[in-house]
Amino acid sequence: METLCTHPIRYVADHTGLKPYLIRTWEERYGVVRPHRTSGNRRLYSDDDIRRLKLLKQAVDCGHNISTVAELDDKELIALVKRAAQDRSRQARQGPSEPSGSQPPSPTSAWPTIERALNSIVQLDAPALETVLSEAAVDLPRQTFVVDIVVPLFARIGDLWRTGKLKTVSEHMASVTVRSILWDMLRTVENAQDAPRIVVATPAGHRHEIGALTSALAAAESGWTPLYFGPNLPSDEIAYAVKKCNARALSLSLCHSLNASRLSVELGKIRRAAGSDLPIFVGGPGVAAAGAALERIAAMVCDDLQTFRDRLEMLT
Amino acid sequence: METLCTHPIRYVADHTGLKPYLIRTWEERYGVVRPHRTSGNRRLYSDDDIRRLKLLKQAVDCGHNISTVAELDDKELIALVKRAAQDRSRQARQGPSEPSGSQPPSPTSAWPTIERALNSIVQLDAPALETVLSEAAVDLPRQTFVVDIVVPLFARIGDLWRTGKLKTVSEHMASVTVRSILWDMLRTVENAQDAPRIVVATPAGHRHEIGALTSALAAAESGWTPLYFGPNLPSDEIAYAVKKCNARALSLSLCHSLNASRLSVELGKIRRAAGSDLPIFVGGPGVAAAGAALERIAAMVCDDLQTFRDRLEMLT
DNA sequence: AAATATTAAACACAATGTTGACATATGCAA
DNA sequence: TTGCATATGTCAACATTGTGTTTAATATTT
Repeated sequence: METLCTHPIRYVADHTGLKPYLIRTWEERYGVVRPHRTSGNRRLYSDDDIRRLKLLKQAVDCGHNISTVAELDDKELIALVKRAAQDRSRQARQGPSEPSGSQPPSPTSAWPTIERALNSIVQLDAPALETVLSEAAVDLPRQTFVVDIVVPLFARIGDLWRTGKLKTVSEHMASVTVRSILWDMLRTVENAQDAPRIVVATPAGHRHEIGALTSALAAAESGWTPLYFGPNLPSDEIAYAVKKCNARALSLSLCHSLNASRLSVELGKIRRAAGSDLPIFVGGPGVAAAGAALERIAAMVCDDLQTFRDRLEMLT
Repeated sequence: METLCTHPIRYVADHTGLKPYLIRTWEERYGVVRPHRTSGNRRLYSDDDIRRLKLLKQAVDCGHNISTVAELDDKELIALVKRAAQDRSRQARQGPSEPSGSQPPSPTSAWPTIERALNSIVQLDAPALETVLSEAAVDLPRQTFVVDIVVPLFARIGDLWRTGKLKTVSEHMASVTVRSILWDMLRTVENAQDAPRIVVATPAGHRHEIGALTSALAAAESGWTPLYFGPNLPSDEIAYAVKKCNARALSLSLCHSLNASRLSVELGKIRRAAGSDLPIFVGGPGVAAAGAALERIAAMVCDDLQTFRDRLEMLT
């Protein structure tokens, strides 16, 4: 699709998280982009320019010098950023990874953001929550936002809710708000027309969507086209969707460990209906309780989004 | 239906949210439209003109310059706006959109749109569904879109699903897609800071959100601030939310008629916890089966969105 | 007669461009 | 170590342009 449209610098700033003067300076000093000009000498950026600036910002955030990355083309930038993300997640994995799962999350700068978010959630202040999260979202690469903010935030929410320290409404409010943010991010990932498709859903009985949405986002960033069908979907329907959409993989998100026997039955049905070839990925806090059933259907259990992405990319 | 009818500038202003002088200025400076004139030199706009001005306003609200966007044709504008609808960090600079007033019936018949939507749903083609619906959404005032398209569409979906003619995945896919469209519309309604608040949710056991979202949208258009807490919320949590958020009303959406006795208990609890003063609105296909319980808690049953809006506006 | 439109000019203010300077960090050389 | 050059982010000052709004005089509609 050709991009006939052009965007003013303010728009670009909003979308990249770069300050307008920085965009100009980068252009002048390093020639990172060469925007058109209006008759009145105003810069007009294309979608490609925006993409490129986003990538450059990510690369710089990863610790690279702007002067050196400025010369790379988009493909090289993508590779660079991806490598950095993997390194970092590996590092995080080796770090204080408690098996209990929901310890105080990463020691990164994400902590204050999560605290502020949690506060808005307790106060049932959805606009505030949205503000906090979208501020964080501009500053961070998508993947980092999800891994460092969204995942730990919902781990905390789950903990607090289970111990009665958080009302159900609060959890609902958080889910509704965050799912719309994730959904928007999902739609802005551009992938090729012929990208392989992956069905994303949660099995019957599992009603929490956030995990499924994060995996859809991860899949999209790994070059797949996610087909998101939401929560609480019976096995035969999942299998039907896989076939009907001609999907090459399936991702299931298990957010709790209730009803292991029913889940086991459901999973079995899915495997039988989908055939033995279909790669089935499973993730979420509920996997622990479903161990045996998962082995039986040869599901690929992913403890975090990065391993999910790694395996997805290996499939292609 | 042929619409040769032409509209005076006042009408166009009411329907686009643009001030009359701005419409003239845009025409003079950027040639955005070229309306006919009466014998007395007054401008007469066509429906196409109105649609174009609406699109332009949307594009401008998204952060584009009117001068650059004025040159795009309608197709490009739609593409631009659809992409930009995903943007978070927008600060609205326009005044509030037009109040209800007397909306003339839509020039487009909804029927073909619904058929096309249904077709996409059966095919599990989410992008197609989104295209169909967002095309319809730019043509129609928000309220008309909801009343003439969304509501009948989901009535059809419900029928087809109950009779086994539609898969559950299809229904899921439609819900996920439409809820994101409605959510986007919801966040673009501008209302005053001090607008009275109304809590919107569905009671425990009711998991369909679309009805609740449409009522949230209706409330927003009637000058209220809806606080949306999603589906399947226990009675005490609903009551808590009402108090915590200092809401002046409550809207419940009942999408099916299962478990009437449990519902009755839930409703009773809500009324007791919320106090006898709180106006409770109830709507949706499930109201029929809940008759007695609704009377007992003095709920205001709304058969359609318009009566809901009327009663809401009477409250202020 | 009252309400509304039209035109043209002017106004006000925000957004953007350009230039030059400054601050800080980093690395290299003396 | 000190000192200097380089890389990079930031800001201030000022000119220009873009765009929403107002005003005033006139005309049309109801």
